[in-house]
Amino acid sequence: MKIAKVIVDVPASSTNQTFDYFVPEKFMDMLTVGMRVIVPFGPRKIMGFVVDFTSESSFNKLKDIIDVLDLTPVLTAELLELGKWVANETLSLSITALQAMLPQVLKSQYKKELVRMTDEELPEDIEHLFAGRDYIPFEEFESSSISYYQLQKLIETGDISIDYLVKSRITKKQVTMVKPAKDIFLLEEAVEDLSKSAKKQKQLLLFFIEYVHEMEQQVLLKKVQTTTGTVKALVEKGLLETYQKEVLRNPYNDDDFARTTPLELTTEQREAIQPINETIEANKHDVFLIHGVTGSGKTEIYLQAIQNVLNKDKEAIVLVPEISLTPQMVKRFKGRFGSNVAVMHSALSAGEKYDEWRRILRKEVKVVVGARSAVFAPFENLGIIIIDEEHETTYKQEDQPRYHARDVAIHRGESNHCPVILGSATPALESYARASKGVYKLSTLSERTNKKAMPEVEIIDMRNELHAGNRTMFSRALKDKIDKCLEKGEQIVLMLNRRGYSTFVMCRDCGHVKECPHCDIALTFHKNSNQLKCHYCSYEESVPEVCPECESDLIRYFGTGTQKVEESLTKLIPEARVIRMDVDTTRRKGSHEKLLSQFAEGKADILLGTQMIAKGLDFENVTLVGVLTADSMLHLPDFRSSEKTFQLLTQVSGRAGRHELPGEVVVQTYTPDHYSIELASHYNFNEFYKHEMSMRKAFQYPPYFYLALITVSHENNVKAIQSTQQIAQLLLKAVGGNTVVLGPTPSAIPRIKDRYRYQCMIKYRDEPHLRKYINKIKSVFADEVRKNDLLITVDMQPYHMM
DNA sequence: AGCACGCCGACT
DNA sequence: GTCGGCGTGCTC
Repeated sequence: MKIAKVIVDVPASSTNQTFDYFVPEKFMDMLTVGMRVIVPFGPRKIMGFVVDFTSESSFNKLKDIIDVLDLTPVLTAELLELGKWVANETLSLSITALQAMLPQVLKSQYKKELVRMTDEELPEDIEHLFAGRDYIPFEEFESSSISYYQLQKLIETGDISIDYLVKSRITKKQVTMVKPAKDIFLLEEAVEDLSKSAKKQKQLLLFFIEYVHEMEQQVLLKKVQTTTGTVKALVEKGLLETYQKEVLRNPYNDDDFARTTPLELTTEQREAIQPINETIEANKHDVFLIHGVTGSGKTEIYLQAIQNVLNKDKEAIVLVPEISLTPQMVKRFKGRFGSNVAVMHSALSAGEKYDEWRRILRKEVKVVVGARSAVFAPFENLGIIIIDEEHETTYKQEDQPRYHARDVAIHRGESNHCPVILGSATPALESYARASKGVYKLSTLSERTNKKAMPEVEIIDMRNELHAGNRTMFSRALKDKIDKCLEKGEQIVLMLNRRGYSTFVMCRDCGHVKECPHCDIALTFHKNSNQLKCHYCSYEESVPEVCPECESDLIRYFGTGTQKVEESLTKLIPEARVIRMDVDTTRRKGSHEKLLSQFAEGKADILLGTQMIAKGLDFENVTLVGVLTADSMLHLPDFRSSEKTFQLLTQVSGRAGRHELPGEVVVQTYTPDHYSIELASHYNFNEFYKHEMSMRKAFQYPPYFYLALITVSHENNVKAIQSTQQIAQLLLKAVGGNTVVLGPTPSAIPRIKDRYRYQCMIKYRDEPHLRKYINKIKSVFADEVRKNDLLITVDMQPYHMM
């Protein structure tokens, strides 16, 4: 008897195991590991993944698999193993890990329906509810005034039953095709029989006789310059027929990309690519860190390494931080590899993502360029994984499973015996430390391919500006340089390095800030609806007329910052044309690209924005980059804030003078002596690395120590503290003497949705059983989690201390 | 998770 | 007798 082991779609710790099911005769030959199935689970029907087969089970009341959802497995054997690894590594549920590797549309939706089982008259209110239908959505019953008790009775008598449905979200794009319904010679006869006025019909028939067997209707209509009416007429005469055919959506028109050929490599580039090529050739796994200054030609190395992988008939994954920001990146890969490239990023619709994913599954492409989750691309013959801008924190997923794409990539590299390339101008400390120890192979590209020096960086001490009576956000030096730039007709990028992306409302008299009544966080002002909203719960209220504290009517909106800067900028330099880029102006889909292309076309002189403008942009005419507030990130309670500041300043400086024109950078700050600002201005990564490493060592932070963060939340403040306290104590008992257990500490946002949040931080160097300990503790609290609404989340190697 | 089942208290 | 509201155990 064939039995399937199934991971069921029930995200709970008590169901985090396989369940056994009989495989019915009809599926016996076709069902394989990695397919999705529908199985009975209690009274319900749910989706599950087949992960294994067996011939016997310790459970003696097995049920049959109801249905199989896939004809080819959606998860390869390697991905199933990877899922196990991710679940274990991130302490998340197996089902969550498996779902994370697939496009969203493959997630099942569940529906409940009431089915009428009898033709006989039902009680009046029930008849009213069904209103002549045979089945109704369960929600309709719930919103009616009919009692559960009454329903229960009707189910007992068998007059009504409940049906549990598993629904798919998949939508497939279809096009109408047209083809002849008869043999060609019959069509030729028909042409003769057409009335003389039917010119277009004749033309259409001749088109099929002379050129094609079938054609997409829309294309056909354009070619023959006619309308659907003509086609319809011929279909009615029985000469043509139409049918539906599924097509994959293609978010990019591959013809739009001019093909490129490999560039001549510099000596440095050749030295960097050689060991990579050797590893590819030897089918070996190794991790390479390419530390290359902006403009040093890292991408060309990626492209040529991929070409070598393709020559061996293998596949490549390229991860980029947020691809919607870098259409240039897509262009470079599509330009080199054409339609052999799938693109996966957040700006695609769910359907587009699904189709790109299927291109990979069907082996129609060999290269995927994508954001974080593309690391799970279902290739079966992987030859290389590349992570560009490897220091970017977006590679860490912030909800479960909380994996880091870099770790997943390296794990896949190991199991596929292929190299993993990490590239960055400002490598993460963790990566550089490993490279220094020889765990990763380090290559350094210190020269830009165009031999141009990095732009000169001038640091402006804003305290002096204030003393000199300049109260604006623009130093005199920056203002001067902007003016000069404008005179020469060159462009400027201004960055406001600020985390506070949201607008809040403050009373000018008493300083009162309107906060969410359920969360300890300021409400966000939404201009279009004139409402205050909470980003953590769904709370919403209208903007008060007067301050609720002091009744003053001097209520003010504090903009994104960029808004304010834009205002003062236009006051200061009225003739400058400014494009503002922040959360407000880029909210709509595609607005990002639109603003950037406007800037590229020279429709504005100044591009003003937040961090989002620091990365990957490449404009010929930009010669001045200004950082308005370099230190605003430094004071955040985050041990990585210096590293992030250094990275950001280095990145944004690279935006100036990338081409013929020389560039300049102005960095305004209140802390000009801070090492991350000082060293970024000299592009001195090595010195920064040394300094930051000594800080990390002193304060016991990564890369010297690993971190694990446990967040506990509960409605009751005391309960939350006590539970965190208990967890900390249990941990302390289990771990070794060199491990530090901190907490309970209130979380950065101490209350969300009326739940109090406390944290316990673990710093460790060598704790091989830590995951086991944490799992043990979680199982101790499992009862409380379920019965008492206690919530425990664990983040291994956290990036945000939320 | 989400369901059934059982116990309790309220209401009429 | 009729109802909803929890707490609890279970799902191959």
